[in-house]
Amino acid sequence: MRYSRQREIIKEIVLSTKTHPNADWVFNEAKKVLPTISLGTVYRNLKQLESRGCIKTIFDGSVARYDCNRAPHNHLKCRACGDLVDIETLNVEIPETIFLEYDFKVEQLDMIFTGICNKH
Amino acid sequence: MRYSRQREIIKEIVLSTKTHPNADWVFNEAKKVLPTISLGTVYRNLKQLESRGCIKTIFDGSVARYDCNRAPHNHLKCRACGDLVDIETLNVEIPETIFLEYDFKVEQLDMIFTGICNKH
DNA sequence: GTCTTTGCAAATGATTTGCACGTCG
DNA sequence: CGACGTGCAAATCATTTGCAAAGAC
Repeated sequence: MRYSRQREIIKEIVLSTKTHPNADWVFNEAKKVLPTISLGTVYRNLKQLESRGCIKTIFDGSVARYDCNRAPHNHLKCRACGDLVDIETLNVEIPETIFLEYDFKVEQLDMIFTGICNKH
Repeated sequence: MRYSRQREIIKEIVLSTKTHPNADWVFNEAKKVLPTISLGTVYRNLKQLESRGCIKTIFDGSVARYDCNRAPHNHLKCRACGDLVDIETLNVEIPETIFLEYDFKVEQLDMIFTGICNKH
């Protein structure tokens, strides 16, 4: 993967916020630095950064949001304002029987707590 | 809410499968019974059935899928074939401190185990 | 008869892609 | 130079919506 100024800027933007922004927000931030950048470039680079493991994609309803937190963690989601906040990974007691029963090899567990945050 | 044959058929289709189909699959099934039904009607009715609590929407990536299982439950998702399977709700030990710290009122917890199912 | 629901087609919103040109190594 | 990356605009995909006609009660 070759160097590009666009990609560096996009990466810095995502790494600098904990708000799990969507592509459009990243695009608008990037334009402040590089006014001619295009939305297509933002999407292309977000996808590349994800495939390199620099960032993670979270689907929030039907919109993709990007997460710079590479440590395993879970999320709180406020249904009033849509804010998404990271929380530490919780310990889940998984009965062996479940995965024996389904013969399923678990690779990842995503947990999302939906509710109301302290601003409401 | 007034009776409509379209809605009855859509409801039966979703209630008759555990595969968590998307709108397009429901549309194609419905056409077998009612060849002139339109996709817009399918979307409208799925939304109404959800708001009445008959079915639930699950977002799978950015695509909506519909779930007829109204009991609380979690999901296994195979990343190879995309299949989504219901599992019983697991008991999660949630340290009080987390929600005190964030002052967050939890209403719902969604868990999804991603991995590889026994067909792969 | 009134109000809801439908089929159709056009509109929307998010994301992807083809292409000619620019840039990195 | 040659491959990769960019900006732009058009394409795509899932979903929603406006509208006139059909159906429920």
